[in-house]
Amino acid sequence: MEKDKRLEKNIKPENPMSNLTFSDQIPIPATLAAIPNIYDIPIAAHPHDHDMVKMESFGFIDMLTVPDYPCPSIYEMPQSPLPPPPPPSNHINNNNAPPESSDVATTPATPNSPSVSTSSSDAQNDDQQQNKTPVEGEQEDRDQDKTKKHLKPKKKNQKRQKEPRFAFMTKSEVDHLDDGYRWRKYGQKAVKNSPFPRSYYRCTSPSCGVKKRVERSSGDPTTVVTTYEGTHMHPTPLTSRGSLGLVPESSASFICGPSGYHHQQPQQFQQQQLQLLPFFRVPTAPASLHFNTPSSSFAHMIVQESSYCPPPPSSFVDNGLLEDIVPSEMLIKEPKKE
DNA sequence: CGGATTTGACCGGCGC
DNA sequence: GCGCCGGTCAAATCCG
Repeated sequence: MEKDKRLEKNIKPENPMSNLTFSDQIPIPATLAAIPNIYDIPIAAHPHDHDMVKMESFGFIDMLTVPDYPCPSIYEMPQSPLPPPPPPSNHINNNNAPPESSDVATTPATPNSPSVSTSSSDAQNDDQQQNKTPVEGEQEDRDQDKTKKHLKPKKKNQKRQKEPRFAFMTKSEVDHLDDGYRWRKYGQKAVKNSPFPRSYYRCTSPSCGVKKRVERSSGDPTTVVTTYEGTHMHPTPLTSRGSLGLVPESSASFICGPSGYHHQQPQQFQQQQLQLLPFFRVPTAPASLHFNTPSSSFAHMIVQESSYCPPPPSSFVDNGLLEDIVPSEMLIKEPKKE
């Protein structure tokens, strides 16, 4: 019965788009630079996700790429209690938002936010609680109710506090994008109104409760929606050397997300047939930037509005400038047209 | 053999 | 109260 349906969820949606190419899906105007908001990914792409449905009101970084590249976009979840956006030096001035994004910029914040928790501190508390559970909590739980299959110590009368969430959309044939952290899949569910299942991952780092959900957009099968929940409080396991330099021969990626800046090894991209291009917080918006990459000529990046980015891992000096993470030679700044 | 994934079951929130 | 649905658990299974 229902189980039959459940079985369907395990059909992996990897092939549906095998014969699709990026350029097939979204024609890229010749003059990217002149168009500040090309990839206005419809909110309706995520009808099943309450959080994402309200995406219209938050800032996002939308990166455009040449047809060879995927198009990653990052969205700040509207409810995300975003830790007070580090007002640092580089806080973006919304006044600079282009007219095209006015709807985005002016939409009032959702009033739901009060129910939200709050900030990274809460997130951390949550994390800590979760951190405790794997070892101690679970033990106790099992002791308490071994008869039942499982019973989480869910706090009653206490809504589960939502952690800061970030979602970004990526054009990719691969569902699970490697972001430098190690994830363990702990569930997969069919999503209503979507032929594609949603996968649930948890960071495998011992004291990290960060989770992420990965699903394909039902509207656009070529788009993978990755939603991060929580904040990594540890360095990426894959950055043993702590090197932040970009690999010249191919593109390493930096992702500005809930977990800060990440970078990953080029090989991983090749495996994934995906090349995420660097995107970051940029001190002023909007800005148009070109990146020189060896395998392709450039990618186009547009920052429409500020997007919260937690402080990068330790060894990182961030002045909020692109140059902080990208060798200056990789950047070709384009003169603003406005 | 250990870690990762799969998958059916369970739980809680929410709308009706 | 009931059913739907998202999220999670954990045993079974897979895989390197």
